[in-house]
Amino acid sequence: MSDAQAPEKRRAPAKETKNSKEGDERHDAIYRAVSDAIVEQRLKPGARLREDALADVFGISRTGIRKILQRLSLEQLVTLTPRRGASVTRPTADEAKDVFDARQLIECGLMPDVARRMGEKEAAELREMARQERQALRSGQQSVAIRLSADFHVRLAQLSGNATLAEFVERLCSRSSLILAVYGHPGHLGCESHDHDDLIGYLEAGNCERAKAFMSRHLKAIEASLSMVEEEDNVPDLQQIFGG
Amino acid sequence: MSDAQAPEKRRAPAKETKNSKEGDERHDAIYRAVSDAIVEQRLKPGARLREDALADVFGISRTGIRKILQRLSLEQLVTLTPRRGASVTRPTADEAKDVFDARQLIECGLMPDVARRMGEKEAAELREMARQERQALRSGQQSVAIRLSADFHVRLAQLSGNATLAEFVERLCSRSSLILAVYGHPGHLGCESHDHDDLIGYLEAGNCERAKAFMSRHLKAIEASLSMVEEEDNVPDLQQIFGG
DNA sequence: CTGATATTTATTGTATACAGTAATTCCATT
DNA sequence: AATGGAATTACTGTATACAATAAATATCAG
Repeated sequence: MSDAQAPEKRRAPAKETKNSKEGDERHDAIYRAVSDAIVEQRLKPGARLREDALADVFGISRTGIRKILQRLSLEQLVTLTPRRGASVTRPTADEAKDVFDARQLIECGLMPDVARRMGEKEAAELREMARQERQALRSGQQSVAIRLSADFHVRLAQLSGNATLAEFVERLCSRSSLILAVYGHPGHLGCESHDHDDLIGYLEAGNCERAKAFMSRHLKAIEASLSMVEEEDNVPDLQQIFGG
Repeated sequence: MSDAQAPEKRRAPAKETKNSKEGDERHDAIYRAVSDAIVEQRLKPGARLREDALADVFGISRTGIRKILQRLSLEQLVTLTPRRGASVTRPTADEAKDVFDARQLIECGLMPDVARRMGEKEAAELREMARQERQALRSGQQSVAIRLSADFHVRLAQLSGNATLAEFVERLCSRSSLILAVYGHPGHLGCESHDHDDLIGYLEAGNCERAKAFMSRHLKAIEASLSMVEEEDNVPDLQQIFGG
């Protein structure tokens, strides 16, 4: 099936790089397209990402694709194996633990700053995001819901005013989506439906200690909902199986 | 003056890529060479990094150089301006504040885990690092001392066992070196000579609350030692200078 | 001699060609 | 028939050539 089909060639648009887009925007759009596909689990962990195939799909050369893959690799969304190419990262159980521990530390630690800067406008924006998330969940669009949930956490972190920490949270949330994709139960989404609304309430009231504790429980709940069974199909370890 | 000199050409080694190194290692070595040069302030903030020049120096083509520059850019050690090329990042005052706030949150939050995993071997290793740092400081090698200090903080974070957070700390420490390069006083290094030794003592004793508080003061002291005068040479604002 | 415009130069952005390596397939031999 | 080996194939790694754009310099009018 399907890698290098596309008999109708439309290599033309590559010519008018200057005309159509500034080129940078195009790259960014492609980056986001791939990143979103990974986070929304349309590209599943372990899926190979061949450079030629991606280059064909997006109508740019492998050069640009490689740049994007390298970036995704540094963000640990794809794994770049030396001469084997790129594939969607399959997080290990250890990595999952690290990610959620990191989220505990950073996201909870950010709550005081967030509470301090939370105004009416910010609260309204967050509530709207929470509403969309609930709706996606209700209509069975789990992938979309996961993404919206991640967006919520990231937006929250951005409200702290610390761009550096917000970026860290962004990366942690992307990876969390991957972790959910691998270890989460199909039916059961990480975040409970009304958790985010409750959190907004505490933050708006300036009750940052309460918000902190709630965020902590919230993240613990997500982590606890995972079933951490390591895929051990690699290297069956015949010695142990047959009693060496 | 003087970027593209180097009349004596030794382009030979580029041929034997397969023979000499696995290629990946070579790239990593070059990455580290550039990164170190930035952190040690041999490449000063604002310095332009021309692709051709770097390619000549390291004997690889621009392709590899671009990959390395992109990585450094994602780590915010170099700034990649669309058609102007790469230059060593000059952190703003805001960024500096974000970085030190982030270090407060993460490094202090890591102290309990570090204390728990601190054994004799680990303490000895850290003491050795602290010793080297003190020695570099005494012999006037400020750049080296800055790097060793950053290494110390990173190693400490790694001892927490959380690779993700350790990586964050690594990035924060690199950026801190840049910040010190821009805003630090020439004679006065960030870390006091014996701070790190004291910290090891608290950690070895398992006194994690004390270690946390000490780390917090330590980081505050570094930040306080900076003179946060924004370089405002860009857009001199003649109106204000000459009284409009 | 000053200022604006044109030309040249320097440098990055992108694609493509070629080389090298791992995986697959096919064939021969036991 | 199963295994070992050789040839083919598929894919990534790297360099280089070419295009496009911004900076620098020169030229000319006033």
